[in-house]
Amino acid sequence: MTTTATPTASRDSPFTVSDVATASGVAPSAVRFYEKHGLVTAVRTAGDQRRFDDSAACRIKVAKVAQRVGLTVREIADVFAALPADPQPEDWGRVADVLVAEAEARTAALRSHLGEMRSGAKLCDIDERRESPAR
Amino acid sequence: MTTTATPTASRDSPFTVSDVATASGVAPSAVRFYEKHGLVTAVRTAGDQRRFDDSAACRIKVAKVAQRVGLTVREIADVFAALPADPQPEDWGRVADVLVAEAEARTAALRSHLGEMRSGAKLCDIDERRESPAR
DNA sequence: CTCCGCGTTGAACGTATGTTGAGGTCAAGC
DNA sequence: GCTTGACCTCAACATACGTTCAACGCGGAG
Repeated sequence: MTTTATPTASRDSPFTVSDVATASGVAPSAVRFYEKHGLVTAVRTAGDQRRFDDSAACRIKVAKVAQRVGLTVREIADVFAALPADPQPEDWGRVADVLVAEAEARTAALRSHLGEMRSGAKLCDIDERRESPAR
Repeated sequence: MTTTATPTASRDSPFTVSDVATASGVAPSAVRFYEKHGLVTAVRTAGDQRRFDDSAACRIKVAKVAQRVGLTVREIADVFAALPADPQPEDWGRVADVLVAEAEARTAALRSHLGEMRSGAKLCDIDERRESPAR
């Protein structure tokens, strides 16, 4: 079993920065940025180049959609932290549940706040009207 | 009816920056920032001070919740542009519909994207695997 | 009249999210 | 061996969203 050192950076993670960038529809600079912030992880080749596995493009695509509902890169990375290496559909399912739940919670807050306004116009006014009685 | 020059900055808009800030729960600097970006409008007193009407705090409260679902200040201001002066509950209702619709559209996009992933694991992989056969 | 407090402006700073460019390395082809 | 292109790092810049600070004005209490 000591046959070779199992070159991790070649068998498991064949994708370069630009591979991932193309596949996920973002710029290479963004891929590096996301790696720096823990949204995706990479191993390094002997020449110090990043190599990503195929879940990287997936993470980034999801992140872009999640950002649209108000999640920060940090928050998304935290959710992704629950993902194992080589995530299966059910792993993605759990992540999906968390992200959608968060999005719906925020939408519910919006709806609730707006609902108050619809029912009572005064709910949004500034209470304290210390308008002088002089005219 | 030409009794006085109807001093707009006193009768319609009695609230100062700090009034609005307190009522809406943001810092005075934020209120000025929002005015600069068209989220709220103000008239000026003779001494060049801002005076807001009572819808200002309302707009800001709504904006803060709308930001949580990923809307930018610009986008929110655009939606608010449909509001008349002294908005009635039904005016707020229309704004609410637009904002909630946008939030739900974004959540739907998230859900849809994640749903694809749950059903087929390969949907998110990088198609082109040009792994050289040489080991 | 002076001082206090609130208002004004503009610039600088700070975080989040990236992009761009300079300067250097590495592997492949002629 | 030299060029070419993709990669590396690090720093500067850019935009959105604010906060903080310095310098100044104005209006009422003593």
